Amino acid sequence: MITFKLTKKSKKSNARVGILKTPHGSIETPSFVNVATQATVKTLTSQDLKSCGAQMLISNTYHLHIRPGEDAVKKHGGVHEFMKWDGPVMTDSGGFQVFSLGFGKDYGTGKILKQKSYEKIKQGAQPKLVKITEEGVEFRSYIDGKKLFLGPKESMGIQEKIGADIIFAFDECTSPLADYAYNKNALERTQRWLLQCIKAKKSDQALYGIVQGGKYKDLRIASAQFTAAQKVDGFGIGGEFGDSTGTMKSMLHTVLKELPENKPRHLLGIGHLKDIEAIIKEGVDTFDCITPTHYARHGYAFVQKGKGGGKMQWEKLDLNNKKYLLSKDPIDKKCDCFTCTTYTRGYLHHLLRAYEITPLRLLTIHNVYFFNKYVASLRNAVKKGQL
RNA sequence: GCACGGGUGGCGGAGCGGUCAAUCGCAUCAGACUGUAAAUCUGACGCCCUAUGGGCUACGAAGGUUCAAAUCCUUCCCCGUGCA
Repeated sequence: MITFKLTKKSKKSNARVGILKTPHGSIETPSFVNVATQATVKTLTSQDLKSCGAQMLISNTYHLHIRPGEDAVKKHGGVHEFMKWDGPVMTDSGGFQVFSLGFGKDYGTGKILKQKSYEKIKQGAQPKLVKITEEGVEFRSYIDGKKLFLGPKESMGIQEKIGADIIFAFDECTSPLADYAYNKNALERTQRWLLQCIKAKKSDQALYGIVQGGKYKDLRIASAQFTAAQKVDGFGIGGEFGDSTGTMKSMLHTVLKELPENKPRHLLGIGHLKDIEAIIKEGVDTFDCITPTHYARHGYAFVQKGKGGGKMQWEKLDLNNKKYLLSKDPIDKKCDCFTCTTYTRGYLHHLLRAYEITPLRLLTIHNVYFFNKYVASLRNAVKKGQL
């Protein structure tokens, strides 16, 4: 089980600082949660994660279910022992894969839609490779094409065996192309699934219910109120919130207002640098995002811009670019991560262009360090009453 | 010196009379990426313009054949291999 204690509430915003205590240690919130889908933050060891300031990880039910299987993870002593990470771990329920391997794949969109689209997904529509029913969702494994079924009971059973400290209820993350009727229908089903998750859960893991409702305010409020009324230990906020920091902020405001203050809130899969300050100011305690790791493997490094003081400015460096070849600077002069204190931009550029695998790890180390440090600095700002 | 083989855009390398500014790799540049299907995907890539179109210059060089040549012929210049 977990306990959550608020230690500071901002007077300037809805930001809050707290201690989230889990069977695998406590973390300070707000905190970035590092994405370890397949029981690893890609390219990093658990030891690396410690030195990159990671506090908590989030792993994935769907992916660990298809490989290696939850029974294997359990036989290894659970996810912590399996990956030799003794800190807190969450597992996502597989609800995101309902979208990413379903309509997300069919329409080639992420969960946040960048441009206007006139395509709409109507109530009753089904993705090509995923079948959504009242009982749950039938997938086809992308590994061997085998059918696999994930519903609330299955997700709970799998997450129990994986053994994370915090587990998420099985939900449907809807597509940004889904219309109101689709979202309403999906949300109601997600609510029924939550009740079944609560009923099915046998372990003493903490269970977070997930707020959905897409970009529709009334659905979001209904979802938040419903979820808040259940016996859950915390809240996930999933799906899309519109396509800009502004709309995201206002939707978060709407949702978080409805949630009890004393339970932790996790924002699922959001965390571009431009959004982080805003979501913390709205009162999000934890959030996860693939941005630092994913961009690192594409050769991008996030760096501090300007002299500091006041709001942190940042930019994204594309180290694939030939202009870095002769640079003897570190990625970020102000950064004291292993990569920045050891290697030059020129060397990293060379390794990337040579398609070596080492730079992917070195950039991941930097980006993960950078994100964790940035969030820590915002946390400190809240503590000091500056945010 | 003779005999073959070859010289194509930044590089490698297709094309071998029209649909070729020229397949495809690589390199370069740009864009995308938010609970990871992702060490990935998309686009541009001779020059110029009033740019889902138009003009110009191009396939070692110079001539020629043809309505039409990177593609055929002649000469020359380079490169590789073999024989002297």
